[in-house]
Amino acid sequence: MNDVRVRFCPSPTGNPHVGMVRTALFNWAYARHTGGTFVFRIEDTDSARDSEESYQALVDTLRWLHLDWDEGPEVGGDRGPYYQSQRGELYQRAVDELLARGAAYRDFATPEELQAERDEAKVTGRAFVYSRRWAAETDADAEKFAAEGRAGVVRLKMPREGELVLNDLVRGEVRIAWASEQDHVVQRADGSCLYHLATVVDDHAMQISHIIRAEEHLPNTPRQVFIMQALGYELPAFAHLPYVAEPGSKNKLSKRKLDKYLKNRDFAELVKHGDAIAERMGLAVDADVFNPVIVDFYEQIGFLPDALLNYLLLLGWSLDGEREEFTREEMIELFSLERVNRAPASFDPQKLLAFQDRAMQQLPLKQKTARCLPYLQAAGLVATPPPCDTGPYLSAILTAAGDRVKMAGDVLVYDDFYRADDALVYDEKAWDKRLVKPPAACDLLGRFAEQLETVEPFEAAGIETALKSFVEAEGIKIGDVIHALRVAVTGKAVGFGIFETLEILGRERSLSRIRLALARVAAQSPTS
RNA sequence: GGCCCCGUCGUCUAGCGGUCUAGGACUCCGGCCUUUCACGCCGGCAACACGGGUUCGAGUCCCGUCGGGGUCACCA
Repeated sequence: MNDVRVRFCPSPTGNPHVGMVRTALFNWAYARHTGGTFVFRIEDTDSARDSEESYQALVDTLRWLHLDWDEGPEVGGDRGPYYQSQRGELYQRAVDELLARGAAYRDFATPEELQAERDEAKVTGRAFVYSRRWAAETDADAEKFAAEGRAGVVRLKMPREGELVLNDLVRGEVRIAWASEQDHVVQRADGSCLYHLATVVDDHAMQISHIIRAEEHLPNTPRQVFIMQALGYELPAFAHLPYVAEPGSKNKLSKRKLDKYLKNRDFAELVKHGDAIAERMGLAVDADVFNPVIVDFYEQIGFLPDALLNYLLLLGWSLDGEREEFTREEMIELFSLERVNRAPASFDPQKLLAFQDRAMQQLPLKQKTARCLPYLQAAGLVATPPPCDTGPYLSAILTAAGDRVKMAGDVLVYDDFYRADDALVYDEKAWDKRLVKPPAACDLLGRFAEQLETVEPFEAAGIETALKSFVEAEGIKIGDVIHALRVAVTGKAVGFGIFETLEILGRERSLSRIRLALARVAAQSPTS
């Protein structure tokens, strides 16, 4: 390991968002690429908003994606604790130091008084600059204010002239006037400290060398640099990533705008697909989590983590504009901050799906089987633990289904292979179209079933040969019996190859299903 | 509104002054394959925001305009 140390430091206030994960990915890739250290830190400085569930969701998401961290919660490290809620003493010392050096002051303004100043600035059309009217210059002032029943906070005493020149690793030189910054609060009246202070103190204590974060943080970089300088810290390098935008627009992607995104056709289709899988599993859909903006959504419907990562990697980074597929190892080998784009990138559900599709096609059968099995179990189609012939049977289905199974949850559309013959669910439209309406359908089906009795071995190739000679002898088209056969045997209008379907089902079940279907049609139509 | 960032096909992007009649990918539209569906294959549509400079030459450099966005908390 060298001295490159980067960090991913979310606050546990909700379910991890794809943009957040993209930031984690870039940090992780940079750390692994440089042989540096990837630190995971929990910024839980706001007890009113932080939650244990959110923390757990963060850990679960990172684990699912295999974005492993070298230091942080659950793994420890030399510079812990990695929860800001446990680092209060460090922050207190920093606040004292800031105060002692005149870089911060105690302030006793009430929220109402502050708001009044803001309103006034707004009315007069000027930028708001706090008057520092309730700033306590001395201890005596502080006592006086306190005696009035005012609560004191600590504010940064920001410079009001000059500018900060920042050399951002992705955006180049950025200049921001110090005066455009406010006297931000760094410590609340109850002694707890705020993010800006905490993050700076921790980055220093944890010897972070590169701050790689989303560009939303660019505007508040000056106040952080101010703190670093006031405390005599060496400045880390900054790299502000473009944010991830909504599908088809440049607005920042938000998990709270699901209703709006649903108007986007591609987005709506993804959700619909997910809902269908959830329904087959009997999963109660929680709109907060079952949302394509939330990473957990992909885990639930059976995405491959590497496919999501590969897609996210290309949202703001490119190698050469030609190559788009990268394994985890290749991401590490090829990632660089120099190739990070400056403009925000819109999240495109279709393209994500294309990556998932491709990754699934390349997944070895054994792994594909292992990923799909839990879905069948969740849907109650396969027992837990699974019977011993489950693996080969599922693998046969998956082989026949080929690339039709685009995500693990898709395996549930082949539920008919797991149902008892007399418990098949028929697609009524297909039933009428292929079995009831064509006058000869049942007759043909019945007579082909007789042929099926003697096909030996009962395998796809032989069944196909039998059908072809049957069709030739009858002088009909192959479609005249295939469609009826499919509906009779699977209950569905669509599916993978019918010959493979019959082979997997086996002779007994195939014949049984055909007989059941024939009987059902007969029972349906009054004998003429 | 202040401050800041950004601006190549619908979307993700390549392009670091000439090889750009602008390349790749996803989507979309045709066609082929075919027992349905999916895959696959072939082909097609489609972009340098605008205006000034600089230069022999600008998508590429500079300025301006316009447009889009981020951020302005005792959230992170």
